[in-house]
Amino acid sequence: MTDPGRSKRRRRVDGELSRERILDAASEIATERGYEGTSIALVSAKCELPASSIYWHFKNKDDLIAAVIERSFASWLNAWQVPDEGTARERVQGLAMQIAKALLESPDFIRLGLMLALERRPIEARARAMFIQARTQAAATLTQTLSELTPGLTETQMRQLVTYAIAGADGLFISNEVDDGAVDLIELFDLHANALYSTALRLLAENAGR
Amino acid sequence: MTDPGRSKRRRRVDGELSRERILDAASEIATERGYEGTSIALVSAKCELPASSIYWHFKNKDDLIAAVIERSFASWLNAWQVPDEGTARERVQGLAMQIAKALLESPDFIRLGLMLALERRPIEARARAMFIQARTQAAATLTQTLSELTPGLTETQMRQLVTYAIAGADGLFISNEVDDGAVDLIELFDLHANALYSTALRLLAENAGR
Amino acid sequence: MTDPGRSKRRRRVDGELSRERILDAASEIATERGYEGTSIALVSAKCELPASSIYWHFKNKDDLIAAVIERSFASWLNAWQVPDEGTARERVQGLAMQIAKALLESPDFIRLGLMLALERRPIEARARAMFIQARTQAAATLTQTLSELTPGLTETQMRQLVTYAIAGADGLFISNEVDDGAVDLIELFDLHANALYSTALRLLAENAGR
Amino acid sequence: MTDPGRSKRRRRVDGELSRERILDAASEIATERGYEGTSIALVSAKCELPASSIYWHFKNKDDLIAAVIERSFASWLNAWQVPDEGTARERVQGLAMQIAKALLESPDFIRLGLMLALERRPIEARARAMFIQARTQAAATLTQTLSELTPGLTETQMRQLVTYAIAGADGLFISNEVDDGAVDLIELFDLHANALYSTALRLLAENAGR
DNA sequence: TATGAATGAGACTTCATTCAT
DNA sequence: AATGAATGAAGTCTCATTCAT
Repeated sequence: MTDPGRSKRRRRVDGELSRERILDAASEIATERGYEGTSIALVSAKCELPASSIYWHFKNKDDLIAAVIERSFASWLNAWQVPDEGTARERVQGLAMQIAKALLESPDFIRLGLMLALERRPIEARARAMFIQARTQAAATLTQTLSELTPGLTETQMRQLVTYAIAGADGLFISNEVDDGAVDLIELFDLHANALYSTALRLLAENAGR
Repeated sequence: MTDPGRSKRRRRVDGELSRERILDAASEIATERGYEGTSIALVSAKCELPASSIYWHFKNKDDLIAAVIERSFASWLNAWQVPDEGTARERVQGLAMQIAKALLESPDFIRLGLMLALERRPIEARARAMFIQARTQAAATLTQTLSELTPGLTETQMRQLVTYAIAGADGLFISNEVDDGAVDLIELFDLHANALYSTALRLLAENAGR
Repeated sequence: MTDPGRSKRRRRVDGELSRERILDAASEIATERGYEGTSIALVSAKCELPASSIYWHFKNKDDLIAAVIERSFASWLNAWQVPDEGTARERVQGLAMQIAKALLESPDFIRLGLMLALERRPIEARARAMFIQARTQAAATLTQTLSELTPGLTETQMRQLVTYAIAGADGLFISNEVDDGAVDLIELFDLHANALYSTALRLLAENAGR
Repeated sequence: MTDPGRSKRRRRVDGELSRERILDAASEIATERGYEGTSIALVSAKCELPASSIYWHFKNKDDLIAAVIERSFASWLNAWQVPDEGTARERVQGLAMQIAKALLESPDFIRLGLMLALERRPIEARARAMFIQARTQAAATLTQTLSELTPGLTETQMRQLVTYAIAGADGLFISNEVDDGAVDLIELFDLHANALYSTALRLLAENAGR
């Protein structure tokens, strides 16, 4: 005889488990094929739940992809912490390293987000918004960190520096995709960290010179 | 009776005009919606030619998108020339400026190419290959220019520097897309040029130090 | 411990309240969209009860729609009484007026019923039967009233007259729907009452003439 | 060997023939099941053309149903002519008879139209508009005829009379549907014609009396 | 007295592509 | 140098209903 108590809990948990299975499947497929390439039928086949069940958990495809991005971003954000030892340059380098590694481990968020960013139609509203929000949050964290490490920059300079930092990360991630992993991301992120730090110093020098 | 010779030439001219109209339409749509979002029906509606006529001009969808990329890349490549005056740093800055402007004027090639690069399906073979080829060509030009301006770098360093240069350009282009044009691309490309030049100097110094 | 008696009664009250909420929602939607357009999901969304709860209260969709018709018909039937003063013509006119007003106040029954009548599928057995029954009852009441006011008609003539009376009412209701309320229903029902009375007189004259 | 001339014409005609086959199938099904019940799959099965072919000929379901109504209305309108012999009353009766017969022979237009009129959502815009337009045209024809046969009515009276004439026709058509053909439509339309004529006389008498 | 979760069937519509002319 | 017509496959999503709890 089955234990009714456990059976009950099992049931209630099943919903979240199904949701997770759907997200896993969608994440995997979206990584390979982008927003349009991620068909509900494909997701359904991969997670072994009928398409209609997917629609029980998510309002529509947009909603599903947004959830994928949300989850991947959360795990990505969790994966890095600002180092608190060493010289300023070393700490910038250390942070870059962590971001690089996190990107390699949770690439869905960026890959999907960049795809959505490059497309311009307003359909995938929620998914796109989710990516923008994630990006804004990352920029805020970065701004705070950099302003501690290189104090003295004007607000405009800071904004430029952060934009450039993120652009470099995006670009390097893409170069890794284009060359199919043949690029040494770790080393290039180090180059990027140094370039950023040098730039910060150059800007500070300019400020002092005026 | 109509003059067959004139009729023939007329026909050929019309044919090329149709081809061009199709490419214009496809380019516009692909820019907005990416590879998957660019349906033949949509292109047909925009260029006002029946779908079957598109198949008269292009073997299939892949072929059409490849042609779009090819055309956009050609016009992009035409838009910049290496400056031959000023200090090395100034010439790097000048080149960056031109690339930035060219990107703003012929963005299809990059946008479409990046979309294809981020997706991983093997279907769009020809379109993808076209983008890779364009990129390789740009890298070659850049390598040659940079090795003239900062001689003394090892081959590996050069490759890294070029990869980083392209990554920065990609990333800045994307940041402009994400923020919907609110970013001052010209200024950021200048920052990028300076960062690149500083990096080159740093690497040269390292070489000398060893 | 809670008082089981009170709890039970409370539960029954809640149950009936839920039932009523479902009927309200279904009624509103069915009025707008007809039988096929009234989906359980739509009703569920409007009454804010899960779809499965609707199935707790009603066997199936057919059963639900039948209940909607039943309720609306009951309230419609309650709204008119045969006038007992004035000349025969005046009393016919008075009755017509009441029917017209009742139709404007409880239109669901007629609207839904007519929709079902115009469709020919055998699926909505119960709902359709409910409408037919309502109509038969209305015809009986009308027959009795008219035979009091204009005695002397044969059974066949009476049946024709009643059919025509109902047809006119249906038709005028529809004309009001088609013209979106721009029609003066009250005045037209008066016209109808007079036409009916004149016809009755004509038929009586014919009977006398034979 | 096939005659190329004939073959060519065959091809071109095939398009219209297919269109006609689709309309026939849709008409038959819509008559039985109404707008929502007319699924593209059902139509496809009945006309033996794939669903996608239906979409080559019609933009969407709304467009298809509108075309069905349009065609049925045209054939209905063609089926009656104002009689030009006999007394005014006889000519009104003759006209009513023709309209009744036409309704029995081309019922799609009314049945479908009434269904759409009773539903209130704005989705089937084109189909609904088509029905309203048909109705307006019928009303215009009727107005002209009646004003010839019973001159002297005010504009308002005329409008009322025509509205009532159409309402009666609608209602009788419906009574025939509800009672599943058990009603003698011809006789009732005669009753209706007489009621209309009597009403016209009554209104003229009122005008004279004032 | 409910309800969260699920599901097979089917809805409308668009897809890339073909082929006879 | 085209194009009208067609088509099988696949797209997203909603349907009425069930069932364990």
